[in-house]
Amino acid sequence: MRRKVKEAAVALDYHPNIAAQSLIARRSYLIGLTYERPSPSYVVELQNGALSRLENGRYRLVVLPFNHVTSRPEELGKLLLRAGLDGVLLAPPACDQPELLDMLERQKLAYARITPHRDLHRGVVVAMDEVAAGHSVAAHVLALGHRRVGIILGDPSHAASKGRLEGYRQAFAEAGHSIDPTLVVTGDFTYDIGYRVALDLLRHSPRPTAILAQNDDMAVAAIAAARDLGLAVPTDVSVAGFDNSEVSRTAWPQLTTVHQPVREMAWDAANRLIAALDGKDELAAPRRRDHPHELLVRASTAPPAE
Amino acid sequence: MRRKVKEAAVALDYHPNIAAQSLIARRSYLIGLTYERPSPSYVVELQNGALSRLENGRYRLVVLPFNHVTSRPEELGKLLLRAGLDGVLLAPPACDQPELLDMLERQKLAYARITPHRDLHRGVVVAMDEVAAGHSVAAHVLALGHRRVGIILGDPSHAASKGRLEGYRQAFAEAGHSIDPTLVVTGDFTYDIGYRVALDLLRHSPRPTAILAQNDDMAVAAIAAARDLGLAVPTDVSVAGFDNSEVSRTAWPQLTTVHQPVREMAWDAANRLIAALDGKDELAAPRRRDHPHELLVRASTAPPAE
DNA sequence: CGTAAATCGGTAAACGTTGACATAAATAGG
DNA sequence: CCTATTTATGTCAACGTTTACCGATTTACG
Repeated sequence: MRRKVKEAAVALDYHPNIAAQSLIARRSYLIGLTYERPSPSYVVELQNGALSRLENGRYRLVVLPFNHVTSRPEELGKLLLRAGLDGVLLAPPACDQPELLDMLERQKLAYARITPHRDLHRGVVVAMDEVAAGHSVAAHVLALGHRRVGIILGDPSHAASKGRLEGYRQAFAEAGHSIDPTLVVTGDFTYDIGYRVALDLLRHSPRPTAILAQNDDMAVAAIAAARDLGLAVPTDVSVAGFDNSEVSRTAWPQLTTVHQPVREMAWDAANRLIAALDGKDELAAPRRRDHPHELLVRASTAPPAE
Repeated sequence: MRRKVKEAAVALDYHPNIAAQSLIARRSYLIGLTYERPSPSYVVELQNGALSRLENGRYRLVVLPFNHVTSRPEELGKLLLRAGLDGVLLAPPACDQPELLDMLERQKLAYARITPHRDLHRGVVVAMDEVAAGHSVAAHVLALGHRRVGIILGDPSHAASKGRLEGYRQAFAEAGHSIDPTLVVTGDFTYDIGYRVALDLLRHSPRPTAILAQNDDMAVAAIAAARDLGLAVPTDVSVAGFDNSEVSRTAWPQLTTVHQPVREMAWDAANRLIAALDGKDELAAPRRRDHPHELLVRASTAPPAE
């Protein structure tokens, strides 16, 4: 009986009109993904994680990159509200804009926050322990015997930068040392700026024997800067990154880094967003979930030469 | 009069219901983007190119990656038709599946093809001259004096691999030489496979003095393979890539490569797709457009040592 | 002041579904 | 065979817009 209908549907290749379905269901079955300043590998991981949850479901993923969120959060809010989404995945730094969260809540647009660093009680949160992750990579370098350690921070508008730095600080304190503030420079997570500040760091005298970069792109830049100064990695200087992005494996030498489970977090964020949308809110609990990081020791770190 | 209405709309912060608008306009204002096997940098370029055309317009971008298109083009067709799109941007190898194009035409789903290599008369086409691009990089290496040249092909299901190879062949012929078939190996555009086949190539005796890789990821893998064998680039072996993707600049030494205008092509494809959807078909003409490539000579190529 | 044009206010159909409901027909159980 | 239940068939309102249209009112212009 219903089989016949389905057969007829196939025969006429009838496809239900999605707009009409959306209209009556009061759902668009669209999930947004916002991010800023795309480090390609990060964006693709994020996207693939979310997509792996969405495939074989009704929901579709709309990508909405948006730059300079911190200076104009309301504009992003308008963009998101105009996009007719059912829910949105917020990557840093958008996930840390209270004004934006206010807007979304006022308009009842569901959201999930990926690695936020403030107001952790608000909305659905997936995170990793940035402090512990920072701690583990710094402890590794200290255990190798390094003392003069250069640090390349990420974009200050991303709160992850602070968390990771705090982790470094704790590791230094535990080892009975402290960070040399003259060896701390600020990047913005991009290769180009990373290269520039790494050069500054390596021209410092006495030269640092190790560099902790807050993402892999900047770590790779530091390796290039070292080579351009005639220094070998890890013989003359050790370099560690952060994220375990594709470049960390394709770099030479392969980067010691901390695996950031971006894919898994994006999957989880999408999963719980959908659970909330489909009214299975219980499944979304607990509101906050931490995903484990992992220190990956590869070829770019070694004991100092002297 | 209408000003008052707009003011009231703002005051009540009223946002028109997109589903209802779509229903009546018989438009979803959704553009799809399909691609396969995401080399992160390629995907991001593609996406950003399309997005840069879409922003400030009504259209939104839905990402629909799909693997193994060549073995199941109808499945991708179903996915696209079910997604409720107004139009779709087809990257390789989906853009070269006649069955898929047939389905889309039958269901009247507009499409634009990015760098297709067959049936170039069908639909909207944006392309580059792969043969000429392959020619230019091969000619460069030959002009440096290389004769034993290893070649790492891309995924055979991507027609670009053939076009680029044909360009190499022409350059060799013009120089009065020919490609040594024992020095041609097949990769799949990924780093890992690229690394493996590059090792094979470099263990060949006599060793090639230069390697032409059909994308940058594989070229970077070849550099890593060379270093792992104790060979310096470009002193012992020159390496050239293809695409001018981000890794080509962050690699060390920076890669000689051919700029593939992915961003521009994606912009153009989106532009002409929208022109067709909005009924400004005249603006979409000519149906086919070639974008210029550009040889970028950087640090990874030099004359052979001997 | 009178006519033509522009503006206003209101009603209604249409877009393609879904879901509720009512009625009619088929099937099952005792 | 009769009732109770399941299954089939059909009608209609609703979702939130847009577009067309009609009549009423205002404005512009000679």
